[in-house]
Amino acid sequence: MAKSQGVSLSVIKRLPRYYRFLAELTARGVVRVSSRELSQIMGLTASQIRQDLNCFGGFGQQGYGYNVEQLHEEIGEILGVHHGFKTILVGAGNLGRAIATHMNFEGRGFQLIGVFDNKESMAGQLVRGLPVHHVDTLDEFCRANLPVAAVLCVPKQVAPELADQLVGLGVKGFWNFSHYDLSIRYPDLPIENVHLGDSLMTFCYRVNEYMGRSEPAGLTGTLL
Amino acid sequence: MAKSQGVSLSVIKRLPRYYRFLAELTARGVVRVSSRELSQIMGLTASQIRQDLNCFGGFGQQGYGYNVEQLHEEIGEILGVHHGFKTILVGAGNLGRAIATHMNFEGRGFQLIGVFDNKESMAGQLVRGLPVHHVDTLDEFCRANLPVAAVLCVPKQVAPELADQLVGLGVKGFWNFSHYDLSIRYPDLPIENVHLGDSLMTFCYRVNEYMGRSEPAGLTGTLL
DNA sequence: CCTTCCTTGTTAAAAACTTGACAAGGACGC
DNA sequence: GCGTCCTTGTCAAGTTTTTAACAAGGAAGG
Repeated sequence: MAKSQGVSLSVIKRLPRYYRFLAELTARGVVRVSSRELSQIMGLTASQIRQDLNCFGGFGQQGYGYNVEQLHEEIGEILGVHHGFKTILVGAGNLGRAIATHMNFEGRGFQLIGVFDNKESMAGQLVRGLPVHHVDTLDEFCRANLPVAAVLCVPKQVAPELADQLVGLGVKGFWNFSHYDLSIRYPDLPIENVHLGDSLMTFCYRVNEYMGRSEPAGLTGTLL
Repeated sequence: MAKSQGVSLSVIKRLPRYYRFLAELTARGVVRVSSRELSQIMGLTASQIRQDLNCFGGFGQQGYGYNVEQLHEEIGEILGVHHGFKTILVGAGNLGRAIATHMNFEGRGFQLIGVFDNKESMAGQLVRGLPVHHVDTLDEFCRANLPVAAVLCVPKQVAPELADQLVGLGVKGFWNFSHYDLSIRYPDLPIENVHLGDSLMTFCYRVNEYMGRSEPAGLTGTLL
């Protein structure tokens, strides 16, 4: 059943969303769900759901549908939420601290073991119970603790050589919030870019498009 | 020129990235660039670049390529970076504050005019020079200032009714960081979801795959 | 002015992704 | 046990997106 090799990225990117909705259904005590029901809840086609799930094996039963809790577990397994990959975060500015504090690493396959910054003033501050280390101690720390992944919340200029350093220290992948496009330097490593600025600009385009379509037609006089 | 009608979302999502690279080239004083050169820098095919740009009109010249600065301007225009859409941010927790502080709204088509939170203790604190208002004053504020878009950094449970309220107040689009899937409730509004948790899980899958440990859906333990 | 080189815009082919259709088979009520 | 209903897994068709190919036309240099 594990045909997990060669599953397209489009499918992979939908898995976390399935995982979320199934968690919610589980929490609501729903025991079974059909692809049709799920499609209505999630705003997809039933066909797509069946096809997606079938990439990893037949989790459903004809005439019944899918067992919600079991499917949730299966997808968690596929995503690897139990792995607890050791991870460090570099860059404890606003964004870095927010992510360290806010993000549930444990429930998503990671374990945050260290936070680093290049500002002396940061050193020793606690972020999510972890002391912020100076970036000069990175080598030492990594040799001792062997992190697998790194979260980059650093300025663009710093990113490339920092990434080089980390790759040299055995880091295998980056969750990259910096504005530097790491994937070009490391085409083969798993790199997940989060370009919030790009997202905002795409949003701008779409708002603009939407306003252009609706503004001439109907004025928003209903506000008051 | 502006055949901007019916340009696919895939293309739109690549535009901010072009914009970034062109800004960098401009800053470096590069005057002209060919699709082939750009393709090497960005890790795309030259064909795709030409096809993408051509959705909006012919900005290039045969035998020459594209004028970097002009192309940068054009793409900025297409994205609408000058619009300065009035925007509010709701939810001044860690993430909300980080975004308010960190994000260059002005350079990306928006203007942050208000920050809101439901905690009394937050009220009055300054975020990016803006005082945090209590969410009870949202109606009043929106009627007076007519924001076009809203950034949602609130918990899942709060999102749906907050969105309803804001749509009622004339908000036309959401930059949504909450874990609630707004797009199902408002299929027609421009909504840009940023699901950091989903991104992290996708990253987990890929790290896992890269490490070669991917033997997931093998066991089918019945969990009931 | 002419020749050679280069690059675009565009068209066609290929690949990837999504949707529709349906046979096979279990669930459920009687 | 039997028949009907329902739902999956899968195949095929349809659609979108990406890549390749090339004619037309400007640039550069003599």
